[in-house]
Amino acid sequence: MRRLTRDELAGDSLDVARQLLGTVLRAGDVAVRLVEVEAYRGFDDPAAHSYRGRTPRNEVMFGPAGFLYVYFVYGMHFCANVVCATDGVASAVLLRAGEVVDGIDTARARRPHSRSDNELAKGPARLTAVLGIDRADNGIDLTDPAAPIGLFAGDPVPDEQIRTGPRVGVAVAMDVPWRFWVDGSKAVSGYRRGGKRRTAAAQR
DNA sequence: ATGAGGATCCTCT
DNA sequence: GAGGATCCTCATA
Repeated sequence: MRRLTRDELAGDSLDVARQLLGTVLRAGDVAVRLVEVEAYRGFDDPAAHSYRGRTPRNEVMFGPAGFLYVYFVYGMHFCANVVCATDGVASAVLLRAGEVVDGIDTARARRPHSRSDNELAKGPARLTAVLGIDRADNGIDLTDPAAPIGLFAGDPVPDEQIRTGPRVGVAVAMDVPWRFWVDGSKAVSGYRRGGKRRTAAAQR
């Protein structure tokens, strides 16, 4: 298997998101085929962590493409992104779900509550749990052959199998279809709208 | 120094 | 479908 190059991961997050479907993320003996991702783009996307400028947490998003951006949410979960824009413009793709294609025993051991193998990496925090990704992995260069985590080329997903829709769990910019998934995969997570900031119009 | 609010998951009903 | 777990991050003061 071949690692993706920085050139392949650099560009508009919408394009990179599509291209990431079908690729394989490996950490140690566990590998996951990505089937669901979301694009977050820099300064003009109110749902992106980078929207309000550079902070210690989102610093990796402002660096070069091909790096892993890991953040902590809800007091107990980690989510992983691939940085995809070049210096100065912060954009990233959230890795939302995948199918475990290697290291199934380790994956099951890390997700004891999973009722089926389809659920092992069905959701962004489940995906990081299966791969053993946490805060310590923030800022890893996925394109470095020596890096402990890598992103590898897989069988390309045909366009007609790619579906799009609004992003999960965000309460702003709900009109843009920046979530991409592989139609028919049982590892794709369900849609859920964001919980806060509901306007009076949206409630009725 | 403080407080509000999460790019979620799990366990009920 | 609702609620709790749990603590970091950032904005305000």
